[in-house]
Amino acid sequence: MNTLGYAILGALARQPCSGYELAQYLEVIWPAKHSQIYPLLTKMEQNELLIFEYVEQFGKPNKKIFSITEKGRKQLKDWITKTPTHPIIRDEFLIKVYSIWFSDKENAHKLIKDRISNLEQRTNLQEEKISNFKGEYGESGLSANSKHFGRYILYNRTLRLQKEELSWCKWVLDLLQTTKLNNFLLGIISIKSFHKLILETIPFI
Amino acid sequence: MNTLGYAILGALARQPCSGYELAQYLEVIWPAKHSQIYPLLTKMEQNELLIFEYVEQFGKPNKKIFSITEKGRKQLKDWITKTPTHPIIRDEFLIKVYSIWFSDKENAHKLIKDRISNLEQRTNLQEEKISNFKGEYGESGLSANSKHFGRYILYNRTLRLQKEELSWCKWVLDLLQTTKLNNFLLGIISIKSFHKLILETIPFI
DNA sequence: AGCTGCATGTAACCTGTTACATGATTAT
DNA sequence: ATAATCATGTAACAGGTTACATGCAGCT
Repeated sequence: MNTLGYAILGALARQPCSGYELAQYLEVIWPAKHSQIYPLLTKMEQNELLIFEYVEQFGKPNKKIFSITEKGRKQLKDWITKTPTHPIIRDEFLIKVYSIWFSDKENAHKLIKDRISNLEQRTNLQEEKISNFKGEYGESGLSANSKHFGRYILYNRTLRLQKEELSWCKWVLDLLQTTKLNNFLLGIISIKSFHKLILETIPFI
Repeated sequence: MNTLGYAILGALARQPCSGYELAQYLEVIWPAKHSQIYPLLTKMEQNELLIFEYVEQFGKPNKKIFSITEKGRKQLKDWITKTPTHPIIRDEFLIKVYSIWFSDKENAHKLIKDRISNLEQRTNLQEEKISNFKGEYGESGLSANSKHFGRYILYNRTLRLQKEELSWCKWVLDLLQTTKLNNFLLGIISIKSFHKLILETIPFI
């Protein structure tokens, strides 16, 4: 079975839920579209790692509630003890940063500034999530015995990494600014762009 | 064209190189196997984004040195200004952390400790890379005008994020430890595991 | 004698995304 | 009116990995 399958087992070990709900829960740990989840659920059910109950609803589409079986639980437990494979990160932003010299100063500036506002938004959301979590589960959720402990520490991990990247972005912005000033002092920048530069670097005049 | 194509353009804009070298350079920004790179290079060459020169070698296999064309440069420049898509992270470790409650304490401990030693190794490598970089390019490489600026700031980004995750891991380890002690104080843990616990938590006795 | 690095390429396969398909309810 | 939420599923396609294939040089 593939990694997505184990992510599904991990979520269902916590509590039974529908494929639709799974798609939402998995977003944090292993994002997947419903078109990938539904067929896999069927396959895992055939392999007796899961069972499902058909639930009829009124005013909403009917649904299947999946639960993990003993066999599934065993397979998950075995998998958890194995050392994880290396993480894979695919982030277009990194390619653009890598090529930052190739672009002009304004674009470089914009690239970083956009990332900053994006990160600020996401850190706010993440902080909200954490305070909601604390409100819902209180002290008991923060203990390593809790079912929710894993989720809690992952939220914190995400927040920390986002904040660190934010701080890095600001460092980069500073470097871009410094280079501009150096260029000016070294006289590399022509008199023509003098006014523009002054306006950019000393906006309070 | 797909994102890998732009990563290739970004690398070739810096300097011409072979597919083999590309595979190594790209590891930092967009990892890809050679089996994915070679066919794409052929396709991009047909689309006139690249040209190549056949270089015969002695004692080594012959190679193709690819360079970016004016058309390729233009396409890259256009792409850079567009806002990047959301990053995708796939890390089995996160699934295992999410399921940490499901595993026993020893496994939980091991999961985090292994990550710590892994991160420590990688931060050392990263620091080495950065000092090598500084040795090679000096102050000029650290300026935003430099071709190598992008790579330099990315190295720093990776290092910062690794260090932050390391610090998070230690925080988690602490939480796991605290819970163990709490359990002990609350008398949840049986007398049977008393010796084992003492030996684990107070190793200096 | 066997492994690693250099260097390119193809084929089969698995993983993941986009688009198509349906349909009631509720909020804007 | 129109969009979003709930809910499941399939088909076609794009992206990415593993394995197969070749071959010399240098190191252990």
